[in-house]
Amino acid sequence: MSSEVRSHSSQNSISQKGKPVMSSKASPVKSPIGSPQASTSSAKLSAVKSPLASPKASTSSSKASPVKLPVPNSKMSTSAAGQLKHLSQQNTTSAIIKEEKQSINSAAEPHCDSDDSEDDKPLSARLFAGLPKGNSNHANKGPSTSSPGSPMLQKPKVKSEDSDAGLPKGNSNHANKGPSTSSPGSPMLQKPKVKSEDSDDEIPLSSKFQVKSNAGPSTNKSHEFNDNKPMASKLQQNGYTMKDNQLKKSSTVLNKRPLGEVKSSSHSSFKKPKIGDGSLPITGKQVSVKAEKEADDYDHVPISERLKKPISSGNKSLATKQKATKVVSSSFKKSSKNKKQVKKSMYSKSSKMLPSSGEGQKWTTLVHNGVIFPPPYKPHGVKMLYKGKPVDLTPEQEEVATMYAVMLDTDYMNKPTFKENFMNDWRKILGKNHVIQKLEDCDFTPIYEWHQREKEKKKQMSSEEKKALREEKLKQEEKYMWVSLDGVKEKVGNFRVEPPGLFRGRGEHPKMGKLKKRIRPSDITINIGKDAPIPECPIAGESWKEIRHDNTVTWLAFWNDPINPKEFKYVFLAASSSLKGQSDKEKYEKARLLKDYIQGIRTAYTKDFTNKDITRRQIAVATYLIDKLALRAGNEKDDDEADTVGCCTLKVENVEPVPPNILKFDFLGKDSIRYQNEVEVELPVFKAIQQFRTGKKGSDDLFDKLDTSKLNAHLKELMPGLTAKVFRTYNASITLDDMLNRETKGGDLAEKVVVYQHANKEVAIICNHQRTVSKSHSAQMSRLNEKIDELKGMLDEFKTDLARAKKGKPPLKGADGKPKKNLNPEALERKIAQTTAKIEKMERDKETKEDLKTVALGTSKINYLDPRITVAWCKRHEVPIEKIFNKSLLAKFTWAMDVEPSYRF
DNA sequence: TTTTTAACTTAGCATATGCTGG
DNA sequence: CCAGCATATGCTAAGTTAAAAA
Repeated sequence: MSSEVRSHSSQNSISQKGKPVMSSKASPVKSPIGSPQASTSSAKLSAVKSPLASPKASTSSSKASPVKLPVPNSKMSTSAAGQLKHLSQQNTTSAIIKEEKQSINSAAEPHCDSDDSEDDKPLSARLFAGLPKGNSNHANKGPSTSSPGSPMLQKPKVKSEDSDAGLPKGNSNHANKGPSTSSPGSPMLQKPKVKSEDSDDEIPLSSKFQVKSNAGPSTNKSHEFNDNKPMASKLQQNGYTMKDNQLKKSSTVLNKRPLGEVKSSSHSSFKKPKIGDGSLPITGKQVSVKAEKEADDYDHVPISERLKKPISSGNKSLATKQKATKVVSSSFKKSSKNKKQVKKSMYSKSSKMLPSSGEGQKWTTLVHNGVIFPPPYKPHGVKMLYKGKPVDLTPEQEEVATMYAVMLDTDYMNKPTFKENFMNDWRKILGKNHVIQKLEDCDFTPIYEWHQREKEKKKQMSSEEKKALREEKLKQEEKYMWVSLDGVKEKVGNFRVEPPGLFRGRGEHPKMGKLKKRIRPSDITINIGKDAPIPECPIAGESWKEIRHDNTVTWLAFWNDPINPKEFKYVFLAASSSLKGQSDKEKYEKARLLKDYIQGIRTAYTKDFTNKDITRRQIAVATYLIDKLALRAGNEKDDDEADTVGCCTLKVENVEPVPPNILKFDFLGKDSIRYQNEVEVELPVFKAIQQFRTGKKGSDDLFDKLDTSKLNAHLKELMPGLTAKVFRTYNASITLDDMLNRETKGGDLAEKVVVYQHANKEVAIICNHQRTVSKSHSAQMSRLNEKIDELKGMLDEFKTDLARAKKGKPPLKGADGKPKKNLNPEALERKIAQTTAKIEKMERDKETKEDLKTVALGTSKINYLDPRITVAWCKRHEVPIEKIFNKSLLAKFTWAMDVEPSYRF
């Protein structure tokens, strides 16, 4: 464990308030009120569907809908084969998945469907107690950020506070307690119901909140109102609300995507089962298909209903359902693949896979060519200076000096730890009695400048040369880029061994600056199929450390991390491989399963906020924070790692209770990214936190009776396979699904894309996905302002001229003193309209840019948002999928491309 | 139980690419 | 055609979680 706590304080001074701004800025936002999707969508949907039906793969899907998923047929050079594979694989995959789920379900038994309604009610009631509050939080904040509290801030900004201030709400605590139903003591929840419940929850919540939200007075954020509506929807459950929205930014970005080839193409395939079936123990495949659908439908329906409730009612649902039913598609593809635990199957066309296969087996045959090493060091002979004089260094010494020299213009030069670690390791290579003794007397600039010149040279090389170089490199690497897994060609992720360098740890990492030594074949263990030829060692005279034939793991090779020898660096398949795709899909299915249990889980932990057993109370509060704020589990860390925390490792000083019921969070999380947020919580939670803090130092663990394994063990009792991270996936995906369906109104393509980006941003904020502000940001902003001012000046001129023109007078001279063309009033009117529109667009772009300057949208898209939500939404709203997913994402998510338009998370 | 090991997912940053408007 | 950016990708650090070992 870490010992001290230094943490946060240091860093950024952030002002809290600042950030809110972003969101709020908003402007034009439109509240999502009205009916959600509405007409247009539905209409479209229908259209869409029909096409879908087509089976075959990719194309099918794509074409089908008007949407146009771009699926090209593929091309991908090499990949053709690959594509096929995918398809096949997918099928199998799906089947497998199904199986798994089923089993899972059985355990828990969540039922879905029908019951819902009733259940819901009860639940909701229960929830009230618990959930509601959560919502409330938002409310508070509401204004500003909204959501989840405004996690937004962090680093740089400030902000949040505002919102807080606003908060008055206390919210509902009411209930806290009691959920009627649930069983008293234990947390176990009973079964989960299905969707409907959600709705219920929501509703109630919303209502509650609404009140609050209003409260939020203050300034900021403006959009609160939105909350109301939304509330209804699920978000609330989470507690998040969202507010801002805003701007649509112009299409700009989006448009670009060319798309290109996607490899995906096909897929098709399967469908998976869903939870719903749960009950069925079955595993059969075909069956599963149906089951799946049904399940899906349910989900959808309910959801839609939910939505409706708040607002309108429901036709949509109908629409969706219908569609759902129809499409069946899928299936086909053949091939085989394997998979997972169960087995592998081999081919089989129909997919069938059997349950067989063995435990944990990940593949049957695996053929690959090993890894590629970085080229040996080439001495440049440029001499650095020591006490002003040139020094002769051996190639080995020069190599390390160069690693440092190259970093002269980075912030690491301001880190004493970096310098010390570097010097200690370099000294070992220099030898004890080397002339170079102190780093302060070293002058690396000659090497630095040499490096800069090299970079410049490369830049100048023109395209042809560059292309030639690139092709040569490709040629060298090609054999390492692919593997044959169960007979299918798959792409390898990182086949290049990491080159030597200086360790760049994030945050205040104790090991930053240490030399990461060169990895040699004798450091590497290769994993390959028993019957496959052992890859030839690419470095003459050397050999691999070890050869293994372990088909229960997916790595192709690994070596010990030179910085931390207890850890490993693995070579895995690329994200586009079916192996990764399958586990990705399973991840989302697990999160969807949580949907059926969430209500009960929330009820249970709410109840435990006041449990007499302190461990139970801590588990309850920790689970609440993970659910509501999307915190990470928080494993213990060693002293030789950066001092960061997650939920279970929060320190007393990281959470400050501000009466009556607000918690101020401030800590460094993964990657030393600061998490700063103020949240209104239910009174019992507030009191529990106060109590956990009493008698402890700031650096003591807030949850002293807890660790991640205890927490996960507990979660596992609530739902099969449930762990802390599932909540992040669940909350991210459910938020996207809800927002997309609530806020997509008609509008043109650009507007729809803006809706998506807005939802994406909300998720990024919830998950606290940040990015550093680009160096040129402020310059870019001022340039934008200048342009806007310039346009405004023009606008004024046009107005003046218009007034004069109407009186028959000629226009005034331009700023440059030259006379302008004498335009007629109509022309001037047009100019004015044009310029006004341009200004408005620029203002919107400016706001969006400022708003997103610290928000990273990509991380959630890659890791947390069920791609099927996006694909289905695109199909429903005729948005080309390439507007949302780039080439890599399309490849990574091939398994999701054939979802039915009616799919709901 | 607790600690350690192993395997895999999730993250931000640096760079390479590639649009776009002028 | 080019500058100025926004995006896409590569890279590898930093988490999570399950399971084995102590």
